[in-house]
Amino acid sequence: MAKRGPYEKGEAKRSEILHAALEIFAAEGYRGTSLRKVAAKCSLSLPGLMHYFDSKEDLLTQVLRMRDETARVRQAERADPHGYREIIREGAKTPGLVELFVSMAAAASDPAHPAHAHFAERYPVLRERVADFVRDGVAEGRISSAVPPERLAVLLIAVADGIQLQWLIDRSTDMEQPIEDLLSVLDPRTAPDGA
Amino acid sequence: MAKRGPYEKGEAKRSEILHAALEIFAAEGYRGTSLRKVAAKCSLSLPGLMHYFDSKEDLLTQVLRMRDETARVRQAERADPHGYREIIREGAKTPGLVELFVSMAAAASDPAHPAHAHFAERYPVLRERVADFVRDGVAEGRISSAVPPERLAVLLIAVADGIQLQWLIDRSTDMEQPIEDLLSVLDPRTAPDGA
DNA sequence: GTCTATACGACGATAGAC
DNA sequence: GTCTATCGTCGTATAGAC
Repeated sequence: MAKRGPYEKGEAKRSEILHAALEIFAAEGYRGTSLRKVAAKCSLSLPGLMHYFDSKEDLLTQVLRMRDETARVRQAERADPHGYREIIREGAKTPGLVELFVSMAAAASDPAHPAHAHFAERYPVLRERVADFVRDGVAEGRISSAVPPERLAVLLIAVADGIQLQWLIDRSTDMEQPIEDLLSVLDPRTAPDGA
Repeated sequence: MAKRGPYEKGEAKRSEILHAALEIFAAEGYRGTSLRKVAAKCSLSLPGLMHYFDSKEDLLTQVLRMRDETARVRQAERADPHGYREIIREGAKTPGLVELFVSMAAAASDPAHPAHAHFAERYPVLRERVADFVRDGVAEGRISSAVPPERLAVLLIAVADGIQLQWLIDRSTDMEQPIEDLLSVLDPRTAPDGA
């Protein structure tokens, strides 16, 4: 809707708030970041900020949603339709944001949490994208068909999420090596040493 | 340390607090559980509880440590020296505790967090245990040696941690299937369909 | 619709009496 | 070792100016 009108300014401010929140959480982590800090960064009072969001959890959920969206767009621009490796790299790099993602996923285990819906729809979509990647790999002979693509997708996503936990504790952890190891093990062309 | 004396009661109370905290977090989740609730369950005031712990994060860290310890003992009793599958199952079942584990791992990304040291020493130990399991598997021909055991260990732990995130959102997720799939793919005896 | 001011209840934490 | 009392900060709720 390219509708001009009274909503224009509000949407701009809402976007400014989301970007400011993202920046602060990236810099200072999930813990110890208050809404008052975010409000101050936007030259706003706390209630002024809350005018745009239902709650702190709602704001955080939208920050996560925005991150996912920009990552998705960037990926589409590269004409990398189901580059599984890119899906992995997208989340990484910034400890504060990985911490945000993991913390939100934990909190979203409560079905009443605003982020629950986000994750509940994100995982099936992600699974389907990765399953497509797997199907392509199978067709090209890069990936074994011993396990159904849907189940391999669950496995690949688990590796991507899980390695982030290890990386959060030890930043020297190589987040791409396990992925490459798994893909290499899945590759039928890699002659397995038959016992 | 069979020393009798003034510490006896204190240690008992400390243990009671840890068990009470574990129970409450298991039942009500990580969010929305306050120290005052834990204190009440122990017939104690908040400061009375804080006498035993430096901070909330310190208490939570010790809860996690206790869980790890009991799981380790239970495993040793079974003479299941490096049962990798048991390591996986140990964490599961209770959403509140999985949520606690994931939340703590995220918070522990800060080196100043009391749980950081716990995870920082836990992961290498876990990695070594799983690597032993892998080495046994390689010796028995159950696991391919295409990837070094140390790297397979990282991969296996990532799967175990990562699948928990998916399970937190969708409880119908099978947490053992991806593990079995991975082990099956790693098995050289499973004839790969050569393209 | 956008925003400020003010206030509320609950939290984790601490000081000091007993 | 345990208490009462209190502190500062958090997220949230409401009233009302523009």
